[in-house]
Amino acid sequence: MPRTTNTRAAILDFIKTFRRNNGYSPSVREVAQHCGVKSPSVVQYHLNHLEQAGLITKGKDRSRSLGIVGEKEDVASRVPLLGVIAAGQPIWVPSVDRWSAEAESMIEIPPAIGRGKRDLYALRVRGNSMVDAMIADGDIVIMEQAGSINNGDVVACWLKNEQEVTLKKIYFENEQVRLQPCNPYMLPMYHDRENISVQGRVVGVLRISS
Amino acid sequence: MPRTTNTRAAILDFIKTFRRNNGYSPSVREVAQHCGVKSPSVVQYHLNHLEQAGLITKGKDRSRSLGIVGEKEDVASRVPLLGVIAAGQPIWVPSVDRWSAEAESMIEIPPAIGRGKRDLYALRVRGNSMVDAMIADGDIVIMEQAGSINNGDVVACWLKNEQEVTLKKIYFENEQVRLQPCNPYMLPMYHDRENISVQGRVVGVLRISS
DNA sequence: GCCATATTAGAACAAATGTTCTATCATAGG
DNA sequence: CCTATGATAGAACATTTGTTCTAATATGGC
Repeated sequence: MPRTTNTRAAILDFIKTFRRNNGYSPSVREVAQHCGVKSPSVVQYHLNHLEQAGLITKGKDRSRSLGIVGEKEDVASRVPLLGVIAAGQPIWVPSVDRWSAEAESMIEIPPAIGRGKRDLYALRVRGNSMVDAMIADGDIVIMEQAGSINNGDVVACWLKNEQEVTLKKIYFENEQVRLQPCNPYMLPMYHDRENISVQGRVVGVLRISS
Repeated sequence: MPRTTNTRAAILDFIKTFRRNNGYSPSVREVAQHCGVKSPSVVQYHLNHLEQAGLITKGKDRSRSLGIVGEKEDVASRVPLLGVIAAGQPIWVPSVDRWSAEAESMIEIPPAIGRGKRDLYALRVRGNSMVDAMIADGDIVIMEQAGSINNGDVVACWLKNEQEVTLKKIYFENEQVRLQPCNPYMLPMYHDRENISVQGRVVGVLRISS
């Protein structure tokens, strides 16, 4: 029967993937296990050939020292973590240029969140005032600077009368605005247009449990 | 006599340099040798502190698995999106090797979520059965394969009698287990130990709003 | 069929390696 | 002075890991 897949290519591919996922290289036995090979000697056999072919590098007697020749790093999306969002106070966004912010305040986000977006920033949520938006204490919300707002967008808006900021789905209806919690078991609220000030659009939420 | 240089900083610096020069990380003993330290335990001592300070990552029992946080490689942490988690059915994790998963099913996560973790995978949440865990329909939960579970961990557990899977904080109390919703306004539930089967530990949640 | 070559298995070994434990020393604070 | 804390050493242990050797199994050309 024909060889289902070329083992040697599979090994090379696995090393690349593993390195990208973990930041370091797999061991010989890990390669064997994940490439459907039963013996480390087989991997060694292929590694020697791959090295001779100039496709990988290998440190003698050194564990996890496999290297991919010509490996390049890809950049991830990074946004500045600008401040805190909490009930009872408007979102505070410093006037300094957010794109020259310190590296310490940058956080990396899944590219899927920022894809096609511009002028993103992140805010850390403090308190449980946004549980009805399914946002927990400590969550990080990724915001897009308020441009055009469409019905159904999740936005952060400042309620002037209530003196609080809230995150809800927004729907413009006649003279009023319907703010619909993301939690489907909760009821919407209605406000006059003059009472709300949209601060930004929520494009994503991150929660780091532990 | 005054300490010539801060050993801990020297260790961090050496790891960075070594990785840049070699493409992989040094071993504990190599660090010791190049940083003027006589014992691997001293390096271990400082590595633990560096990890706790969030400056490096470290795979447990894995040689040369040191990583520098914020370094380009470990910027793009990727985990396989393995399936769907929904009420009324156990988490389905395909038997195929998750590290040889197709590229299409890989998603990138903020490195902060995966820092120091191993064997992560992602599941997409279907339905509103986990609103009490502050997890919405369409969210992506990042799971760690169930190893040791500690009190307070957010876990996915399968309730045998109820025939449903739920995401809650878990506390082992006497003969019972307390499952505490992440939503602080909801009440805990108590179950017999035999009724629950921990499927994994939640290490993060992603929500991509639009 | 026969043979050269490529590939795979399995075992076994030696070295490398992460980790833990105990002990020692220095320093700062009360 | 005494104590708590941080830092270092050394030893010992259990795994992990790279490597080598031999044998078995395909595969393709003749």
